[in-house]
Amino acid sequence: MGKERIPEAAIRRLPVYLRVLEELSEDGVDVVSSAELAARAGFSSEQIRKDLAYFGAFGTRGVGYDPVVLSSKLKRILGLTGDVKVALVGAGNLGTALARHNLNRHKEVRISAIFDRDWDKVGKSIAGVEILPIEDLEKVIRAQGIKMAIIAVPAVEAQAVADQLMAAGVEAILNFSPAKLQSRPGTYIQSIDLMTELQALAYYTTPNSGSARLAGDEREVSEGEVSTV
Amino acid sequence: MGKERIPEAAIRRLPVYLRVLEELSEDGVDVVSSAELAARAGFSSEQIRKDLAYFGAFGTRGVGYDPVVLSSKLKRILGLTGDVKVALVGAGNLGTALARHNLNRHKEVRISAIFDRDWDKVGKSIAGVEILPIEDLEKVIRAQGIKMAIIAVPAVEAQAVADQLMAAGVEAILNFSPAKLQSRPGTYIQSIDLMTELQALAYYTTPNSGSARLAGDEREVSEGEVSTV
DNA sequence: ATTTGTGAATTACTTCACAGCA
DNA sequence: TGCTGTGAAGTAATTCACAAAT
Repeated sequence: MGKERIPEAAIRRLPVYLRVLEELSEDGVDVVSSAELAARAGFSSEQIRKDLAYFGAFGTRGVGYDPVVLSSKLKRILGLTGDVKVALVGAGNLGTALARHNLNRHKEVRISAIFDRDWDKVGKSIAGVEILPIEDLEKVIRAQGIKMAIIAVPAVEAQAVADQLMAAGVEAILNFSPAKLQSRPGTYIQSIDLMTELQALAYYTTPNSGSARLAGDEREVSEGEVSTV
Repeated sequence: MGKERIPEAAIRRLPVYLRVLEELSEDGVDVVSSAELAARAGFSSEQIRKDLAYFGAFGTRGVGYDPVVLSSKLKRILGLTGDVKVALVGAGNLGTALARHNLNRHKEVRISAIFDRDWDKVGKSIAGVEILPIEDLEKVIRAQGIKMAIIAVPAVEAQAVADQLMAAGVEAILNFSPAKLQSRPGTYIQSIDLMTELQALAYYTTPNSGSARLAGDEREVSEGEVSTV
């Protein structure tokens, strides 16, 4: 049982397990093995068992896991209980897409407040949520008790927005700007830089013609494995 | 010098270094230390030196790196030379946002073809690029010599799209669907599941009231570090 | 008979610490 | 002197392999 430090990588896999388990629950499946879960989630079965073991023993030996029970445990572990509200700052292309995307899918987490500094956007709605002026950020976040936020503003504004969010009591931030953000103690910041991810992809392609790269020629490419969704 | 295996983590940092170096180049900076680079990129200086060392020795001892020279080397290593074209499949909220996002920023990589299976969208343009029917995918990708693609379609369609892309000669795919994709040898697939990332964030927030989580209470939160952009 | 849960072994990645060079 | 480049050391994460449980 888990008295060791929990790898961040394990935490980030839990929501994937959760999604698969909820699909299985809906399909009325009443038992699933770590091997089956592994096949559906795209990780190894040992990895799944190890990740779960950090938090306790949720399965039955010789049998497997109950999707309903395990998904409920995972939600509890992740803190996805009740109505988890998220603030979105920046209603540009990406922010708008994220808000609409969120509407369709997941019920676990809900974008419940959207802010933008552009007064032309204020008052309009995305996915049924009204865009508010950034000046109202702290007031609204405190009133709603929001603890999570998404930053989808240009790089130059990102740190200022992060500071406002942290001042308003936000404890976890998903940052889509390419800026390196300074966090304060008690706040977790995860950054995803989409254009940087895209550029890194190029490394795994073969040069179109001539001109080999430097040492990078032992670059390896998946041998029919499964990608980590 | 680099005869060891190159960590995937290092590859994914290179584009970040590249962005910082290009900013410095534009500002006319003619020398930068790994420490300065580290501060701007959000990693440690040793990490940067180690990452670069996998590919060669690009600096001058006692001095530092020339931003123009080093950014040129990094582009070469990553394969970001000439006109790197990317196909985008799926012109929904996220796909559209990515296409517009790409237009504004990076010149290194360019979305040069967009596909959607919805005939209402076909013929329209995003960021100056016409949306083509998915039936034309292989023909267009081969004609343009495209090696990289972005999948932004619903989960159920994702594997079929990936198969078509691989059949058309695409070697690296950035997958935004929550589906676990099977890749074939010679193709690299990187997946980003935005909703899953968002759910993982919840783990790092404190429970709003009552009901502690399971073993997850030794969850740690950054102590004023810097996030990895 | 089958599948979990887990220490041990392995592999991957990062940080240290300092020799080497301008 | 100052900063790079790099083996060695350390830490983190994954995989192995098998005992425990039903």
